[in-house]
Amino acid sequence: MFIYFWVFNKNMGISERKEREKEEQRERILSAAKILFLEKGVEKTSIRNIADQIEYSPGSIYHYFKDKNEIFHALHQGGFQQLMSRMEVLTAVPNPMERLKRMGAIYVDFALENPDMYDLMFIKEAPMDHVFNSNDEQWKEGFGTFNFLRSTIQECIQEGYFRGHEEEALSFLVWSTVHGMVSLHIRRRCEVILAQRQSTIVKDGLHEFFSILDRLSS
Amino acid sequence: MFIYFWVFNKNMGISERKEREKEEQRERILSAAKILFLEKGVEKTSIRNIADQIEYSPGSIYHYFKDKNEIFHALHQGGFQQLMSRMEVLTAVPNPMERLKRMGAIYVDFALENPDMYDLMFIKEAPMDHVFNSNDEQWKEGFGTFNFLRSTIQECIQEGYFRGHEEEALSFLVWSTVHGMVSLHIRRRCEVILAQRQSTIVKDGLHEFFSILDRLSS
DNA sequence: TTTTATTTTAAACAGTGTTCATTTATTTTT
DNA sequence: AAAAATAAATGAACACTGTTTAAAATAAAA
Repeated sequence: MFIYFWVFNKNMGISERKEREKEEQRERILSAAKILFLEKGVEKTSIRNIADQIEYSPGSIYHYFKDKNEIFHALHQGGFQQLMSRMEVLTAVPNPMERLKRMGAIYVDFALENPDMYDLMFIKEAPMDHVFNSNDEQWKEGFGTFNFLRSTIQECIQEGYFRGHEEEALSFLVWSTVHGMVSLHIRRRCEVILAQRQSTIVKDGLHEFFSILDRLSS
Repeated sequence: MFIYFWVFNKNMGISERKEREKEEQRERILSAAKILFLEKGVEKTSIRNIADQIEYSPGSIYHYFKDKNEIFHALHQGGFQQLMSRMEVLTAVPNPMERLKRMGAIYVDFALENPDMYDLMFIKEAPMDHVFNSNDEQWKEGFGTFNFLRSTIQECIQEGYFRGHEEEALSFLVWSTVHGMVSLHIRRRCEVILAQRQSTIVKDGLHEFFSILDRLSS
């Protein structure tokens, strides 16, 4: 009886360590992939590149991830956690219209500070196939940040703003507006057209948006 | 003297035919590439795929185009001509605010009817490298459609709309709004979030946008 | 007809994602 | 401690990619 218990303990200790080591290796692959993905882009980063970076064999990576897309996807999820945590400060802003504006600013800041991660999350086409085939809670729960936007706009409507507007479509419009600005910037569609002010155009556009919101309030 | 003239004529006739045939072959490559690019995407279409489609050798394509990017770019330019020609009807709309709204509708329609071409023009990252290195008049002239938007908004301001707004940043904001909606749709970021109305959400969003414009007018 | 120029081709190069039999290392059982 | 079982890591192989290039085929000119 005593011996069985000891064996049981021993097994558990080892399997726990094993699992920990496996998790560490997974993390090592992920952080190498992140560096390379954000540096050279997803398409131009090969499994061999990632393997080289951590002095590993290409084949071994397939022990930790089903395919290249799964690596992409893991990073994708991390990005949403980052963005969500930035939004947390907004719970302290009681006025919904003020909250809406600050939300836009946080969103734009996140995109401008992490353009490659934003690209990964909202522009690239690769991840979405995976999202549909997997049980990605981040999306299945409905992209928490978007729901937060919706509830904020709902509150705005309740307080008398946006009279006559439909909440869902308006939320989509607001999301589209900020997404449009940052994605045109990230995918370099402003550089030729607005060359002389490409560094400020997104923030300037955002302020035009804010002043439109102010106008709608009064 | 007569002979020289005949020889001259003969040469010209042949070189003209040659040039015509070369142009035809170029066009054949281009239309095969267009079908495949829009069907499977640029990245997943190989030079060999294009060559197979027109019963040609992969290497020969490099006699007509420097590289894969140049094929992409040729199609890219064609897309702008399409969009611009759609915009021509707007010259018959005298009221600038009405023109602005119709412009948005044409832009969105074009994007929804030609999602892959739109993707090529405004979302994909591949072409921009080429735009900077080449003398792409389409962009060097400043993307005619955007200038048309700017002048329309300028007229709106002159007629008293958008008081207190800055023309350039506002134009960027308006462009971003329509681009944001169609690009979120094309890159399938609405499907999970707004599953039950994904077929109408872009048009609904556009109407919300119109009603905001109406509100700003009064 | 011979020379010259052009077009086309297939093979080759260095790279890709992914699979898999084999080797290596570790853990468990005897 | 030795043997068996399990797990992890590997490198070669497969079928693909974009691109280059020497050779072959074709057409034009002399």
